[in-house]
Order: sequence, then C-alpha cells, then structure tokens
Amino acid sequence: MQFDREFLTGNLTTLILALLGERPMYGYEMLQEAERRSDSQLRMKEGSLYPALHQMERGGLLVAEWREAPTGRSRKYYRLTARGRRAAASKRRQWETMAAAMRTILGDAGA
Amino acid sequence: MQFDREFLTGNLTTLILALLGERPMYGYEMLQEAERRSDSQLRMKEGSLYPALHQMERGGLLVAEWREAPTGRSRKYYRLTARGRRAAASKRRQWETMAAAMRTILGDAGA
DNA sequence: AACGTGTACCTTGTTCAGCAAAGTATGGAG
DNA sequence: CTCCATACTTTGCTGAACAAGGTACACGTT
Repeated sequence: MQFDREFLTGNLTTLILALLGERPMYGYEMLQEAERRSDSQLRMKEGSLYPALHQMERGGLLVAEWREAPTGRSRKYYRLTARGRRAAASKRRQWETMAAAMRTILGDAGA
Repeated sequence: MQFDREFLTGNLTTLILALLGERPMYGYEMLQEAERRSDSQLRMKEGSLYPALHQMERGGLLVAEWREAPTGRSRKYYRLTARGRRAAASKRRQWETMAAAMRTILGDAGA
C-alpha cells in the first residue's frame, strides 16, 4: 500500500539524517536505500532530496566530498558533522515523540 | 519534549478523522482533546483546524450541525459521513504504513 | 456598569517544504 | 550509435499550515 505524499512532508530531513548517521552516502544512493528498505513505500524525489542536501550543507549539518566511483562516475558523498549528529539524534527523538502522540489519538479512536 | 511543527504537517486531516471517528465533536473541543490526550505535545492551531474542517466539509467527508451548549453558547458539531469513515480508515492505514517504513529506516540507522 | 477571561468560531496574508519538469553529463549494454 | 541507468542540478509552482487579527458571547469580579 502506497501512502499519500503528504505523509512524507516534514520527515525528509529526519530521513536523510538517519541514513547518513549510518554511513556516508551519495544522493542517488539515498533514494535507492530508502526505497529498498521500505519495500518501495518510501520514495524520496530527486527534486526534494538534492535541494534539501544543499540546504543542510549550508546549515552546517553535512559536508560533501566528491569521490570517484569504481565505474569512473563521480559521486558526491555526504557525511554528518558533529552538529549533524546532534540534529540526527534530536530529530529521531522528536519523531518518536510525535509518533507516540499520534498513536495515542489513533488508538483511542477505536482501531 | 516538544517537537517541531513540521512533524505535524500532513497529519492534521488524519487526526481530525480519527477524533471524529470516535464521536461528533466541535472544533474547539478537538483542539483540547488532542492536547489533553497527548500530554500537550500535539497542539493543533485554530488557524489550521478551522480551514481544514471547512475544506473537509466541502469535500463531503464531514457534515456540520449547530447545537446549543448547556451554557447557552453555540457550537458547531461535526460528524463523519460514510465517505468520511472510509477516508478515516484509509488515512489510519496509510499512517501506519508510513510509520512502519520510517521505523525501518530509523531503526537500521543504529538507534 | 465596566472589565477581563475563557470559550468558540472565522479569515487574510505569508511562508516554506516538497514536487514536477526539465536540463546536463557519463558509462555500459545491445 | 543508440538507449538506458546512473548521477547531479535548477526553476517555477503548489498547497498546507501558520501567525495574526477579528467577532461575539457567558461569566465572574470589581
């Protein structure tokens, strides 16, 4: 089951921070990883992802580095700064708080 | 812990449908209920709620009815239509799907 | 009577995230 | 030599939520 795009709104930054908290990745890889791990339910769009990465880089959460792939293609790898790691932890906590609150309401309203 | 408003984005309709799925309520009551049940974590704003209710009414998800409160004040009670009940079930399912997908990513990224 | 407070609803203007759509460029498969 | 997947980027738009303000009434206090 595919959900409306509105459900993703507000979670993009959280998602990016979570992925990069694991290991440095490049943009296109994040798109694929998110889709793969969620059984194709969670599809980030390029037009959302790349601007978000740039903004987060400007905000000092990420740093970028161009690396040569084995294939010869160039890839822009992003990794978290110290600030980014703090933000990742914060976003994760916030997401869990929000999810718990939502569940309370949804749960009360006879499943 | 209070979370950024962006985490609410996209969940307002879901929340309204869940509350009304339980019983008819008036707008101001929904604000209080959501806040009370979530330990003040989930605060809908009037400027978001009322326009959303109007839009959902136009969309045929809700019907409104003015009722006199014991105090003498007038309240506008909303209840779900059949269409609204279907939407409520759908939104709930979608939320759970999204939450599961998010949890997968957040979980993988070393807690 | 006048005032403040909590209830209850509504609207206008703004902002900002995410998206659609399009573009650039490269490597490999056929 | 063409097509497809990879990989990054940008411009312009849309739409949800919000801030801020407004209206009005009931009730308690002074």
